[in-house]
Amino acid sequence: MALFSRDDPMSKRTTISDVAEKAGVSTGTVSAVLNERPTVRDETRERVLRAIDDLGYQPSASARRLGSRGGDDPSPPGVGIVIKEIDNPFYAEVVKGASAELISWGYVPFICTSEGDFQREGLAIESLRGRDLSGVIVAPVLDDGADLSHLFLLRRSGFPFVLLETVPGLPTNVVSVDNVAASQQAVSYLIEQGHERIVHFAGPEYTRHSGDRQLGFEKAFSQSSLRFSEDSVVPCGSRFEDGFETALEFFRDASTDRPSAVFCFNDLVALGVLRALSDLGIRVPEDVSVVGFDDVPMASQTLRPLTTVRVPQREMGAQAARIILDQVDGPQPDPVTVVLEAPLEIRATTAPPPDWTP
Amino acid sequence: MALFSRDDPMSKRTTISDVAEKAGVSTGTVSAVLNERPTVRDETRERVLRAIDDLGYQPSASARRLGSRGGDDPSPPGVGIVIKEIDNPFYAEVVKGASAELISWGYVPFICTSEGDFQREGLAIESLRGRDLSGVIVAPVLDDGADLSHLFLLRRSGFPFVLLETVPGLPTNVVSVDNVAASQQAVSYLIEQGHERIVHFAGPEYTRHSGDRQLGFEKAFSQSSLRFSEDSVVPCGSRFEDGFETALEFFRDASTDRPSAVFCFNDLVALGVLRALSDLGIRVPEDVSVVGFDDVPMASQTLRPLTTVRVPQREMGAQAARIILDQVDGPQPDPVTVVLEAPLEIRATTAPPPDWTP
DNA sequence: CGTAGGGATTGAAGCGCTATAATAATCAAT
DNA sequence: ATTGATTATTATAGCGCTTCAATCCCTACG
Repeated sequence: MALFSRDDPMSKRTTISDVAEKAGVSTGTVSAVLNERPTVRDETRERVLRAIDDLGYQPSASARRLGSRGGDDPSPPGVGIVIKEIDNPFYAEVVKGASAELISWGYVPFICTSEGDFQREGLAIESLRGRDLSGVIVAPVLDDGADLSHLFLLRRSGFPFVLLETVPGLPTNVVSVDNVAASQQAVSYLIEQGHERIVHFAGPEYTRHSGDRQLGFEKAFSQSSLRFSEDSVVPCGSRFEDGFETALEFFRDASTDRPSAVFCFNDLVALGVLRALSDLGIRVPEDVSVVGFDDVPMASQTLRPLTTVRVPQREMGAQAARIILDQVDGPQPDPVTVVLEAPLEIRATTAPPPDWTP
Repeated sequence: MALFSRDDPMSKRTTISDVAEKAGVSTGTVSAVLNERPTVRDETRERVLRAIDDLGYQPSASARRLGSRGGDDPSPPGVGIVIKEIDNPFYAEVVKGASAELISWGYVPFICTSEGDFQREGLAIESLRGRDLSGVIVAPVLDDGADLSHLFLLRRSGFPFVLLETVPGLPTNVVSVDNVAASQQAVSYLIEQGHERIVHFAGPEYTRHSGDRQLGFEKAFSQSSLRFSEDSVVPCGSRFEDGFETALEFFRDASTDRPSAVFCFNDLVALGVLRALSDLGIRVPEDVSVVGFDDVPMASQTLRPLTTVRVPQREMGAQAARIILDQVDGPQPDPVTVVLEAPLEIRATTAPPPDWTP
């Protein structure tokens, strides 16, 4: 436990009985004061309050929850949300969607971040579970070599939870979009526009997320007259800086056989690419088209609104929340899988290739 | 409590004794299995695990915490962080700073959002306190007419907490920057550059935050030969869209007596202004200079890096965390106030006014 | 003056777990 | 077999609170 309140370093925690003794009342009365029950005489309440103050008494949250059997909880029920990065607008939107739903049902969302570290993810889940929550929504870290055992453990434990990305071999509740279909649609659009040399700034291949997007990329090619070539896949991190740096390097070198379109596996990368192209004096969409993925708010706020795949982030959060909420009073034995639509949002960063004639 | 697990709707919660009975062992053994104590024979462990599984048993987090007196906690200690908006990059940075510090000491950060609603802020704090945390860091909602009683209550209760903005009349731990001095410095810089007509896209006047920035704005004028006029203050919301819309309207009307510089009370607004000016065909910084406040990461990633006041967001979070941590084993009777430096970061959105000659 | 009625207070029985002394079972070595 | 040394399990006493029947203390009324 964290709080040892008082002066004497060896002292036990100040308890309700200490307060009761000091105030000259019983523990029941102190409890009544604590819970603002109206049956306490003003004079008594005063005395108790003063004792609490003098002793610097802090009621134990755990004891309160444990003691209050069935009745009103000392604090509202909650649901945990574990996201990867606090500064990722994608997760911010998901959290917003989930929060709105949870709040409307009287639940409080508690957010933890894993910062892309599966150990921290495990720790976060454990900490959340240790705090009497009704369930937890997790955007799992699926890095190379990530140890996923805590998720399997969670599944085994029967604790209600929902994943925002499919974990191979783990049958559980998942809310996601059809990444393959969505990216295929986006790339097909580029092909229809007349683009022939298209590169994919791809994310880490080991996550289902970006793996699926790569799959869609290839599928779009196989459905066209174009042939997919391995060197059209450019590995890239997932952040703005990654997109920026990768693009800077890529387009500086590829000045001859420059592609006419870039499909980015997420918006942050696309925004980074946009910035790099601008620095290099390459015009968008006249010289190069850029497509993103996610449709984070910023994508439409930028000077040149980004053509991107609109992932219904809020809706994902809301659905995930609903799945948790459903489990609260009636455990769902079977895993629920929700796959949402992710349509292409055509905006200002795509156009036919420069050499194109209808 | 949230979890009544089983089939019979009237049933009590499944407890450790149910498991013990079913497995034909004592509760102590079940507890040993739960806590992965090595003293359990494999065969016994198996049996207990099966019983847990069959019953869908969920250990009560509160009971575990309460029972484990002094010894190892069933889950790590935590600190709450209440921010206003999850999608605000400023808070994201603060959270990062606080998290890094907390994690390094073995604490887990729990984030709640108030979405600018003081009632939700109160609820969040209450919920956090009800979950055995060591303290809480709060970015308080200081809206017009906001009821701050929960903060005063918190102060009275002696629960460790830190504020990220000064609350009038509440002597407690605060970590912030000198907003007056910082904004004065920024505006003085504009004046030195030769700007004479400068407007302030100001935030809500009732928050200390933006009130102080307004104060600094006025001070910069009074220290120069220029005279401050009321109509140089343009009320504005605090989000990107607010800056965008306000600027769009303002600069469309003010085409004649157009100001040569805009001082925005935060970066998000400044970014919105940048976007609006671009849409209106007004060049930055040739026609109009723009200055922001905060230095959120995006400010330096934009196509034209923003001149802004660098608020040490991470450092603020880290300091706040440290104040909480300090209270854990030795309560600090006196409120601690930390005021950090916020220097002006000159980048690409400021220049002398168009008609300026040295 | 006795007593019914009602509000204020008490005190002990939980809540579901962990910790630990005490006991039982196991096994190697006499 | 008997002993002692381990190792596994049990039983029980808390942890700090809430709850609620029982009690107490008034005042009001017959």
